[in-house]
Amino acid sequence: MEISSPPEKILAALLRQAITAAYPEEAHHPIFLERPKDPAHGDWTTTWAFHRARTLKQNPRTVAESIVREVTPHPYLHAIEVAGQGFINLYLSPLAKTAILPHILERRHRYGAGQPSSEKILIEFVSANPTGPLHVGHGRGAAYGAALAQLLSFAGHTVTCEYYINDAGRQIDILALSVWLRYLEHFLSLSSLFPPNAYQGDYVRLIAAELKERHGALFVRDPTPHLAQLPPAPLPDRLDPDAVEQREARLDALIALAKQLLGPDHWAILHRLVLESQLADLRADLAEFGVHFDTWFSEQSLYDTGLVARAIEQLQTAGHCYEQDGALWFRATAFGDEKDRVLRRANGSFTYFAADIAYHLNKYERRYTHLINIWGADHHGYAPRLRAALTALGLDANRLEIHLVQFAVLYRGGEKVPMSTRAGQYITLRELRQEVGNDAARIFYLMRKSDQHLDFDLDLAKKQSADNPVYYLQYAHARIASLLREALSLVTDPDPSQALALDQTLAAVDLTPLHTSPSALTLAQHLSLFPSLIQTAAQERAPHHLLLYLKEVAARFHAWYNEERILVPDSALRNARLALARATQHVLTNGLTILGVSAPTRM
RNA sequence: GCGCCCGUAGCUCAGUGGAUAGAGCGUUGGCCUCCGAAGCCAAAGGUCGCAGGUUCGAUUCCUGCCGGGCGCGCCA
Repeated sequence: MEISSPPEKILAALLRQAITAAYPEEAHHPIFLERPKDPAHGDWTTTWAFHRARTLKQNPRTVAESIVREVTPHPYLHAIEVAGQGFINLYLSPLAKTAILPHILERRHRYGAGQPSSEKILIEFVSANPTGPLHVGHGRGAAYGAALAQLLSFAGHTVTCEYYINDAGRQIDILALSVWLRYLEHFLSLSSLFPPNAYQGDYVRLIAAELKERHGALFVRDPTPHLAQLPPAPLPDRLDPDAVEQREARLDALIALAKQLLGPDHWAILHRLVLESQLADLRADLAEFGVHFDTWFSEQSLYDTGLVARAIEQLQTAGHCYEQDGALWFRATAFGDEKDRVLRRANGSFTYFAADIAYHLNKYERRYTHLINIWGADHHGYAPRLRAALTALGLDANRLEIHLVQFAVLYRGGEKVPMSTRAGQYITLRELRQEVGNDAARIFYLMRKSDQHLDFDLDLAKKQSADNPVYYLQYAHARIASLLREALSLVTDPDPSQALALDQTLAAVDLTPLHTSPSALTLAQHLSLFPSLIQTAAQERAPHHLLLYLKEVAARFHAWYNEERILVPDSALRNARLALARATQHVLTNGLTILGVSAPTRM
């Protein structure tokens, strides 16, 4: 049977006919079928009678009864009834509930996939500064973005994943300086020079060591004679704004000194080496986590190609800018932002915001139908100004979706794990993956709505037991794999051709033996919801809906499995049950694959 | 101060303009001579933060209040 006519569509058509017969003037009023919470209220229900009762000047119950009287019999419709104040409850026949199984066994890894759509979507996510390892906050963005990309792609859209590399700003200069100073420590005595607001993490020392190994003393210059020119360092215990400002000024002066001592060429080499080292680490980390990007977009390239200057000119030409205190401002307030924003500082350099406008202008020029940005919650105040700038450029800001991913708070032993990006005191994504494994990390990140705070219980994620939701899903999959090995008398999993042959055989099996088993029918019916679930989850950008659905599928499978033995001697019964088990396995595999979680055949 | 997120079972959280509000953990009690017990079945546990409003119907939508979390740069 074709998926274009799932059982609920047939029910809707039957209702349509009945309504046309009972109330010809209502023939075109839409019918919505819902899944009742309580299975005692049917497989599908409609509240149509409530909505039209007033117009029809009849009470809902009467309306519902008039419709039900006109419904014609159909092999998919087991029963129809009026309930409560005017609900129309419909019950599917066992035939309707099992009809999906051959379809699943034919479609296999494509079951649930949507028709190809004309939507071209760009998803930008993670985009963390390449100035240090990814931490657990980035991990959530990575897990969410990757799952969303898979979901949208499976739903039928064309998806591109992009990472925006912030390689142009001061932060990379600070990292380069930090590495250089650690590198110098191998050659000179500079014990008190390393600034408190430079990058403190151990990875900085590692890059420095690597630099020494590959390039020897190439970058050694002694800054000691020049230190007197630098702004003084405030005492460490001073945390007032003046002291903070002084430290920043000193840091900038140190960067300038480094550039001066090394000369433009050597500074550029150092800068590039540091950046490449960090990027290589980011790529490796993400790849190990199963997160892949199609394009890596460099912020610096926006300057190199003159796009930043062009974008700002465009804004100026359109009359949305003004100069004040030597800086160039964008009149963001004219587009709903709470204050105007600087595009070019008094010192002549462009702000990050200016580059970001250029970047998004470029995204629009690449002609996507939807742009999805996944940002950390700390970027929250930033969305209005970006939208304002895009609108000012005459672009449709509605095509840009910004999803803010809230932070994850780690718990260990019931205690919050302290996180501070200062002084390199944070748990990295790599450490998390090593501690709990990729699958558990993925599932825990995706369990909650992305815009909601997440408590990540490290102890629970590591537990190999019932309370860990990771194993619940994987266990169902492995159980089925084990059944299939047993059924085929194999020691190993069936190879692809054996698996295909199995699916073809099972797709042709007579399913009537399942008709008398409520738990089998419930499971089969649940499997039939997968394609529409994919569409709504994709539309709502909500991979966690898929995760909840899969848990439901697993629960129904486990319940059925405990109730009925699958590998029974009666071959007709056994094959029908195997068809259901195998179809369940396909749904689990397809769903877990989208979420980036492995589907093990043994555990 | 302004903005965003949240308030549902002891805990962590789903959920929906509809009928008796769900899951996992925790508690209690059952189920393996038989396909994987990392599983299943059952019991107990609720003023859906409070107060108004819209609606035939509100835990869901709107407004106000109370409580919690986060963010607000000529940083990136």
